[in-house]
Amino acid sequence: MSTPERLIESTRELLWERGYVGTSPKAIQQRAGAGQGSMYHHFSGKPDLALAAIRRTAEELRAAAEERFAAPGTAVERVTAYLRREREVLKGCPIGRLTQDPDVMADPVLRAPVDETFAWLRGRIADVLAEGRDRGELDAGLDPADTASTVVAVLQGGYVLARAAGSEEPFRRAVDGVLGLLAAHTTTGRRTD
Amino acid sequence: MSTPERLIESTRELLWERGYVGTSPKAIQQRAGAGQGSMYHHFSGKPDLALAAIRRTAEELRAAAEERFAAPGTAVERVTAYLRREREVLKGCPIGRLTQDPDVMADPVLRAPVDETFAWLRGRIADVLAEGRDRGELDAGLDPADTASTVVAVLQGGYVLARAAGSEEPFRRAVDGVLGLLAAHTTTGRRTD
DNA sequence: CCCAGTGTACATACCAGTAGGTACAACTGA
DNA sequence: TCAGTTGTACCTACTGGTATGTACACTGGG
Repeated sequence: MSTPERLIESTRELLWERGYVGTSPKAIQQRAGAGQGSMYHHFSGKPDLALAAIRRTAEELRAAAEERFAAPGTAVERVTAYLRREREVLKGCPIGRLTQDPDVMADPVLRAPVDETFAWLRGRIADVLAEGRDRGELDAGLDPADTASTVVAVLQGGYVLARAAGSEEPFRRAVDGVLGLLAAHTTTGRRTD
Repeated sequence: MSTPERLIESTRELLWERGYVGTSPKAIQQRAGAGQGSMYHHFSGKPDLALAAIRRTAEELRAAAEERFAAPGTAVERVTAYLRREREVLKGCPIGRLTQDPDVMADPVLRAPVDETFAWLRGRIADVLAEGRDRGELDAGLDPADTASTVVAVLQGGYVLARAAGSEEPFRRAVDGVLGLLAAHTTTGRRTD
């Protein structure tokens, strides 16, 4: 792997583990096995490097999500597959955690990919739900946009609960809970299973 | 206000705004209008001060929540009142944000109040929902513990979405979404309003 | 040669805390 | 009663380390 590549990957890991304010250029260099001069040669500074790292992480997240949404199946099946896909729950969401970083949120350039990722995600899930509703799989009274926001929020909040508890259990429960609620809105009616 | 009091309040504000790693003793002192010696006289260091601040914040959060849960009304009404209560949405949850702070999560003493707060919250909401189910207000097939986790997750995730978007809208939508889903589980059946 | 890529030295500020000292009030014992 | 002691609250100065870069010298491949 090239030096810029190693620097970006190290930054991605550190942003995930420690956030932006908790990540120093020195720590990035050490993890990447690169010298200081090398880092400042390839990137103008910490924000520049962080931007590259954030963009790449956002891109990966989007691709992984789209994989589930584009799969065959009913709307609820696809949303379920997305919610239940394998995740490093205790590490949290690498994009969501950035919303707690004051320096990221204060910089419009760094913040943009975070904003765009969640906007896309909410919109994409809303589309899936609207499609399910139009196909007659889902209750017509259900608001796709609101429900999509709920689904994404359950995910992000599930990470918070799991980290607080030091266990994946609350995450699983939150996901099961919202899927249970959603089941009652399918046109097959309430489930008792 | 006494000096220790001012120090605790400043720490609470800074933990909320910038997190633990983003908050320096110096910043705390300046905001509190206290000198360095003064701070180290009253508190053994940054973790000690943070503990006092976190405990107080957790206590307040719990009291504010209990106020809604103990109010009269159906289970759904009380959960709705809790979810819709006035909040500083864009600032996020002062307790939830701590789960993204590596130094807080790494210290069992600092982490304990965070863990306990969410454990209590999930349990308390589960109790309210179980009560509603026993009273016949809610569908018997609904799992109170799972649904309670979902409710708390929607809240925490709603903050994340709102901060990412720079707008309260996604938070409101997520709350409306989960309440809409919950409505279908009331014994009056599905709503079409 | 030349220049992208890398290494080392230096610069300035901040972090988190320790050391040591001042002001003052309360308490002691002769 | 009153000099002396103790304890509380607070302050400034100092310390070793880190944060975030600049400046510049060097090296090897085209």
